[in-house]
Amino acid sequence: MIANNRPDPRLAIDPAGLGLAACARPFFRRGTVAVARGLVGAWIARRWRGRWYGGRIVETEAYLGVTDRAAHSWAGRRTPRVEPMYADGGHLYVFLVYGMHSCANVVTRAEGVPEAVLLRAAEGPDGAPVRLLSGPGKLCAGLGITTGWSGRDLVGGESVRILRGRGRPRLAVSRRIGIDYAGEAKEWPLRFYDRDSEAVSVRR
DNA sequence: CACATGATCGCCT
DNA sequence: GGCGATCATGTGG
Repeated sequence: MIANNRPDPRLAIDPAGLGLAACARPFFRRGTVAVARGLVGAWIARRWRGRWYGGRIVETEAYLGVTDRAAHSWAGRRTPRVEPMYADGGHLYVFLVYGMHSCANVVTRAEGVPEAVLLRAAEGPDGAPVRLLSGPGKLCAGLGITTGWSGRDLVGGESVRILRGRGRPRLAVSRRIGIDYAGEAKEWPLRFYDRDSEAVSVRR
């Protein structure tokens, strides 16, 4: 099996040097749409062998739990895979799609409320190819995040964190990508992205 | 540029 | 047994 846990070296960052503070629990316990909007412009950072690697998030999607046909927790589904979605806000939910790509989500709201925000794209630091992380599978591959990371705490841990960005990006809103099976929910405007970023995964 | 396809496997029916 | 919160590559216009 391919357990590529190694981040791309071009994504090395220094969180202290960037002056970015980690998001705390209350940030993630808010409404899922608010978190999805707030994560655009924030950074995801993960540590590997004592160094930090990360990117600035430029595209997210909200998944609204039991009433959202596109969500894995739709209708209260609760399997071992989805279990981390039921955790307290501020945990990671990572799943495998199409048998080969990992997708990372930030769990929102209180424990027992299975909602989350999919991280669809990010920009690496200066020196990294602009589109290295432009897509949910590429984001995980670039940072070396696999399904083994599902359930990890994003708050106060030593391996993954979300860092507050500086400044507010200009946001654009659209329907979510790749969920045409979701009935009415496929029309919901739950995708948020930085309209000035070249790293957004799907352009119109 | 716009599709079309294959890869590959966990989860649901 | 079918299909997916994807991606890279290939074909054709």
